[in-house]
Amino acid sequence: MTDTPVRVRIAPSPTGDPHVGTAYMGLFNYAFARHHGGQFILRLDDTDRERFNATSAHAILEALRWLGLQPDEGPEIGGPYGPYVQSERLALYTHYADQLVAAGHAYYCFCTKERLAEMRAAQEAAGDATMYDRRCLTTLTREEAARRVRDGAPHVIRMRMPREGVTTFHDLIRGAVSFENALIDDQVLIKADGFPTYHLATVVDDHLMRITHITRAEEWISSTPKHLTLFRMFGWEAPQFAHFPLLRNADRSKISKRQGHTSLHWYQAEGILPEALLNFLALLGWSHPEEKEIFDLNELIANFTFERFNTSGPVFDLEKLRWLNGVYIRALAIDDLYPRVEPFLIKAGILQAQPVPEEQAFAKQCIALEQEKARALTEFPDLVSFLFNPNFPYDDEVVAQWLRPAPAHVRPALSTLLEQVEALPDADITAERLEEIVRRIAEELGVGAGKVIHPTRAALSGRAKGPSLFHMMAVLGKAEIRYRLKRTLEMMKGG
RNA sequence: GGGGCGUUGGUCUAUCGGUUAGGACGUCGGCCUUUCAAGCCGAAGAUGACGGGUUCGAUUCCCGUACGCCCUACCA
Repeated sequence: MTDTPVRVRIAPSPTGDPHVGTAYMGLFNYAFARHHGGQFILRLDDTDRERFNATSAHAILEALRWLGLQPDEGPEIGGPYGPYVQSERLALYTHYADQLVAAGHAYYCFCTKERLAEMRAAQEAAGDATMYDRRCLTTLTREEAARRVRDGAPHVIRMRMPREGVTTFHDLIRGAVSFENALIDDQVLIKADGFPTYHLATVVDDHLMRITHITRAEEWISSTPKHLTLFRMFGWEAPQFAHFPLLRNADRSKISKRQGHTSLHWYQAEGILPEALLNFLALLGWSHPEEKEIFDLNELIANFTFERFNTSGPVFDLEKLRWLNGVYIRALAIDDLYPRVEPFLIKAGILQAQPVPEEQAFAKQCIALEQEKARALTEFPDLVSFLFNPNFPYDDEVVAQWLRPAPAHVRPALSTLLEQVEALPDADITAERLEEIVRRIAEELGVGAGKVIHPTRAALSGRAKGPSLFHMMAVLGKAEIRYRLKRTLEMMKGG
């Protein structure tokens, strides 16, 4: 290890919704940087003009903020090595590409896409590896090529990959990896539109931005020898490499929109807590030295080492994420939980857009009632909706079981409860007091407590399942209990 | 087709040559209990892909095979 400060980067492409893979890479890069007191940089790789999406760039940054993985340098943030958007660095790439051409490490290529396609087809038919045949390198003199470029002929710049030797590198996660140079294609460095390909841009930027460790997904392993060769051609010291495993779909293919949820917006909309997502992601491919399952970002940072990585690609299991999310929801203080749930309540139409303090206070109590049950924030509206609606719908099954037709003791039980609640001072509307009352009614009617509790729940909520009955009653309050009991008693007559 | 990377219960993982192969999610059962959850207890589920080596001893090291994945684009 050198004593230069650790600098790592993630370089997502702004081509759509912020991707869960970006969060995954971001998490480990962030943790590694923080572990060593280094910098975590965001760079936007927008060199593909076909797939570029203007709103995506900002969304990526927003998503990183949501996760708490704030870059130290990046677009909208700035930093000493900017700009951090590749399309704003075009002059740099052409400068360095020209340098390579001048040194004979790269060359102009005028082959059309059609010719390349034919060439590949022929190679495939012959059972050969599909590689550029170097026609423009072998049949054109450098002077001719330069003249054609000056004349405005469409062209690309290709790197001249050495045909001998082996490129080996030590991957921090996988150990030694080597490739035979002769099998590596002459990669296009500058496209016909003047934009660089990933390969050139990443090498130039990683060098210029003083990146010390290129830590990226496994899918990049095969192109690492190209990058290493570029570093050598430029005479630059290459960073260290670490290739993380790739997130997989259930069928083990690379995680995709088609089979799973790749958009970070989905997780947000689903009510997954960012800290739960981070914890879950940290469990994929990496493991805590004490085999802990639940730990926060700081603990990841403190324990982060490449040695604790697994090398095979983990399947992204939404069920486990949901469990973990439930753990985090339960661990939250109600005052921290409530603000996170409120938007979901508003969206479901349970709360109005700008709830007044009284409404918020009531909503908070409702949330507290069901806190231990939710595995995602989106579940709260269904869980608590009946508490906000005096004219809640009755579940058919529960009505059939307890209310209509009703066992003989139910009507007297509910009527008695109504009377006794009416007589109760507001200060006595507490879970404890209510429980005493309900249990005494059951006793006086000579039935088990459950025989009164269940129909009461049905009478007050229309449901068979719900929060603790007595706590729920206390939250509802006297007037509401009275209204609901009367409504149910009325409903029971109708059958 | 070529190259690279990988392979521990359905899923995520521990093990840095010696364990009854451990834990977590999920599943099933029990307890608790006013329901649902939560919590606690328990169970089922892995001949560690397969075959060879190396070794006193391999899930751990080496080789081969199979399978999966990634790359093989003027996409990243």
